[in-house]
Amino acid sequence: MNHQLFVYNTLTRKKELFEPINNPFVGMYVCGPTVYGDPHLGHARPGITFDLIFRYLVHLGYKVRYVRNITDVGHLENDADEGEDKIAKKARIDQLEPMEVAQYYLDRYHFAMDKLNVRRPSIEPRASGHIIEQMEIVQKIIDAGYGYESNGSIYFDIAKYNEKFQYGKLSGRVLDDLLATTRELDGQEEKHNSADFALWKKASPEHIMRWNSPWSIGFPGWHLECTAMGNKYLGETFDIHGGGMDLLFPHHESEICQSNVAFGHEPAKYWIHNNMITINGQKMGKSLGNFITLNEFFDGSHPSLTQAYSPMTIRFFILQAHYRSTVDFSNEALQAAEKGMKKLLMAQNLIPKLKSSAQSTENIKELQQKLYDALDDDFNSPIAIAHLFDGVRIINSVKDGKASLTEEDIELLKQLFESFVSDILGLKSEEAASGSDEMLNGVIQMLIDLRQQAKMDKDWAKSDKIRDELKNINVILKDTKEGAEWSIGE
RNA sequence: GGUCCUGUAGCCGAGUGGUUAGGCACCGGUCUGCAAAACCGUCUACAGCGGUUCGAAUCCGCUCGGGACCUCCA
Repeated sequence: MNHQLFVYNTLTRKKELFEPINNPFVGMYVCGPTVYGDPHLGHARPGITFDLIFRYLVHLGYKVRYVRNITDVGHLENDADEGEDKIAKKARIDQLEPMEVAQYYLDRYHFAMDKLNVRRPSIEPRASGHIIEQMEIVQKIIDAGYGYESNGSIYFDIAKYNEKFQYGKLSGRVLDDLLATTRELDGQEEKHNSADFALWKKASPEHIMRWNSPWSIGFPGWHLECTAMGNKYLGETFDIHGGGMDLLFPHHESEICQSNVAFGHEPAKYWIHNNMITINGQKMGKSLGNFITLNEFFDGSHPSLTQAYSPMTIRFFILQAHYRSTVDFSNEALQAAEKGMKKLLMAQNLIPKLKSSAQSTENIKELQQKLYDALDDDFNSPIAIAHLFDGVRIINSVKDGKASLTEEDIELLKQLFESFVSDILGLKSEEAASGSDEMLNGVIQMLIDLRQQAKMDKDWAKSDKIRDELKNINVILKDTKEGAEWSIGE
């Protein structure tokens, strides 16, 4: 099949034909989590967005190296604990080693992402393991004349950069505007210019995470890790750089500055940014304190949740919106997603049971084309899902004998659902597969047989009792023309 | 204040200058001992006001509302 994949490039604000720099190899770098807190719904968005992109690129046959970093050092705080490293702060409070805290939350992040069926990246480098590489880039920037020292810290000279390069091209900022609107920050007096950002920060005495360097004992600046690790694992220019829209400025803008100066060109060809998840119309985030952790979704323990939502429900909910739109969380929306997803997965399970006919009344090839067209258009998962529901209607109609498919078409349909539902969208049935446990299967089949006998005797009280009792232990019976079917409920 | 995004039916959410998005909910029907599921059908839309156009929900302008970024944040 001939594909023309178009991706929206934040750099140009346009959808562009995707052409890897070194076809068929694709390098993708995505900004990963800062591991100092439990993963929340906001983390699920980029996790799932770039998982979809990763999976689709692999499906199309590209050899993808997907790098997603772990930030376990280096982000500065700007509240009461000025200049203090977040990991270090948490460590002091908890009386733990900083790396112990990072490991704890990294494990929890992995656990949540695994539940969401987010594939692990090819490489997951940690900032703390790449201090040397970051220092080398600082030195390069200093050597090139764009870094200056001030009281043991090194800053990037934006004004000088803007003479030769275009500062703000990714985020659409204009330097003069920025200078007029930048707020008062700690350490401002050390900078030549309020827009300058730190490349190396001298550690204050109580700062725990610190490394020796030619300039001072300290730690690398906020934006350096991605430049260092992207370069190390994907080369000086790679295909895709991704992350949340909130990272666009100043983080990604600064990465472009660093790469231009240190390597002579920009880091990435395509910049892809996912939008935010909102709750009651407001961004869900750590700093706003309105976030719900993923574990709270999974067990329904957060007060604003009316029930627990399975990881696959969360995944489907996120995929039902386009990645560049905000998506507003609500119980109603999640419940709708839950039902819709079950319908989709139930239909998929029916495909092998369909009976073929000599003629097809439905056009499966057209469905196939529509599915690829949807994802080729900037990974439009909501459109793809809408078309999959057309497939659901076809499957159910064929099962009811109201439509027919040839054996060939059934096979194609099966293959399409496997590719799109399972492999690309990454949706999978969460119920214990009915029939996988031989003993359970036998016991329930016996009950179904007993109920069938009761039904033949028109003993409705007994047959309903069996159905109700089974429902109480989460076994759902459905009567069909071929007899009763059973499945495990939620 | 600056930069940018956005406003679609009860809810969530696509999309497009002229033709059904889709899901959930609701209502009617078919099927069923009853359920459930499924299928068929119906019903609620494009914030407001102007403009461009043969034609705009889709393009432009203004007004009103919501949001993001400008500070660590996915």
